[in-house]
Amino acid sequence: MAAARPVRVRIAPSPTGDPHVGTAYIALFNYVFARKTGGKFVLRIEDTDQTRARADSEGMIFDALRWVGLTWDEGPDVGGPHAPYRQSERRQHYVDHAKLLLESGAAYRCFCTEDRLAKLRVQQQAEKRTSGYDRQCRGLDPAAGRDRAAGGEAHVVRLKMPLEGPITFKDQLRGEVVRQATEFQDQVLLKSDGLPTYHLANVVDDHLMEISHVIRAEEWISTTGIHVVLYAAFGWEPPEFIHMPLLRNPDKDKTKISKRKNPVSINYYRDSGYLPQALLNFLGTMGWSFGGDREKFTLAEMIEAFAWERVSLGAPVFDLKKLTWLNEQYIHEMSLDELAERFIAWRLNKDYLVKLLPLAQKRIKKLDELIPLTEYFFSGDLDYTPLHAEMGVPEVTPVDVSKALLAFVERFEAREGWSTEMIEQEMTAWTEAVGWKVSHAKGLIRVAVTGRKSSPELSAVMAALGKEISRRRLRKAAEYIASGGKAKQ
RNA sequence: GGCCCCAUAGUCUAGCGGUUAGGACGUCGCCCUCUCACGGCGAAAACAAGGGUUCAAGUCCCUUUGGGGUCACCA
Repeated sequence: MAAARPVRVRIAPSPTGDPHVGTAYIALFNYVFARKTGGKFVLRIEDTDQTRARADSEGMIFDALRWVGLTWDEGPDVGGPHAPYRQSERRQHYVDHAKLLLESGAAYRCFCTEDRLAKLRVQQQAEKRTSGYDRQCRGLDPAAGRDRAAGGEAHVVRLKMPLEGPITFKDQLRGEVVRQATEFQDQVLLKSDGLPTYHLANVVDDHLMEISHVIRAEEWISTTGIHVVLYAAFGWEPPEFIHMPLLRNPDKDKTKISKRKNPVSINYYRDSGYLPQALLNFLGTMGWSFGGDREKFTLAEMIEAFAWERVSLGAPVFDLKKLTWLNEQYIHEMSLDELAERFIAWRLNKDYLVKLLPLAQKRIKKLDELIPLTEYFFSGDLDYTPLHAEMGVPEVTPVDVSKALLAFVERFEAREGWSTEMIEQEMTAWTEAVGWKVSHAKGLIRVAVTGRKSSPELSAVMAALGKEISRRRLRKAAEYIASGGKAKQ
């Protein structure tokens, strides 16, 4: 390890969907470490996968991170000495660096088609051999490769991993991690579309942006070997590696936290009434402890008390109950004025009312009728018990009803945005797909989303309610139905 | 399955060789009280197992078991 460099850390989210709590979690530790050490906290957008990138995602990530209060010193929207901070705008860096590796012989061009790779995989699986690229192009004459590439032949650039020997790196929290070179593939560095893979972009950017400590989730530990080989190939000094434990799903399923099973979007927490300071505090107790018996602390206090020694490595379960309790503590101690401001920022504001009013205006005779009529617009999870009788479809088993509801939710996973039109489209398609009477199909969704037998036009209600709340209620209803009415509310 | 990481109550954790194994969420009980909350008090609940090392092991080592991660032209 070299002499201490100025601390520079980064959070590098991929704009592929909703802002993830895992992003906030890792951002928190990066942020706290930067503040603790007087270093810089950088936000970098890793949008090198054009097939998965979603246009609305980046802005949501900015908003969500700002909402919890983790602000960055350098980033795509605020600029900085190492701009641009969006990988799609740094393409030339990756191409240049890939070329460097090609020239030094640390990488090679691979002309294997996806087709051949797929067949190879099938064959390897059949023979129960370890899978992976067979390095067919590794032995190709570099000059010939250059010519073929110049001739326009599609190819990728692969890293020449060592063939044998140990590959080790030091994780600040775990010590030396040792793996064998034979366990690695010749990882693709530059894709055939000319964009880099995570490994190349990450290493190049971290170096160019002078990142001193890579603080990321544990899922990256198994690919860090590739990164250290890359650093060595470039002749660069690698940063310190610190892998934080992974947040996990509650209940029997203890896999890493995922949106199919739990609300994972920061927007969900915001929309369902959690306070940013409570969420941040809660995240701070995941894998880290303040010391003593302290569990409630502010960001500033966490920075003050922060030390890596206080990180525990067991992957924590993200349990809403404790988050809710913390949130309660913050609400109770808040000044009335502050609390009022919170409510206003949350839903008691003109923006939100303007969304509801079109749905309510023609249904009320006096102002006093609004709140009772639109009560479900100000709720989080609903209680389905009184509606039990309404939550079935004739001739269909509860399990199938539940599955159908889940299938409806799934329709939105791949789609960008959230609008009345889009919801209407999916609902129509779904209604046809399930083949139930429209009144049954939509009735089911109505009860799930509003907790009532009657409501304004569903797609408009869902649009106003927001994606996260709508999604969660549909899932909860599915859960309720599948459990035969016994699911805890 | 190979490899890697991890292991104190249902959950989050304290513990860094000698503790009646501490705190918190949740659960249950009692008290407060016009109700409901809040609050207060209390209870049940953990060192995964087996071997070592040591005068002494939740703490150090090994094995087993369990959980997780990862094995892409995704990050």
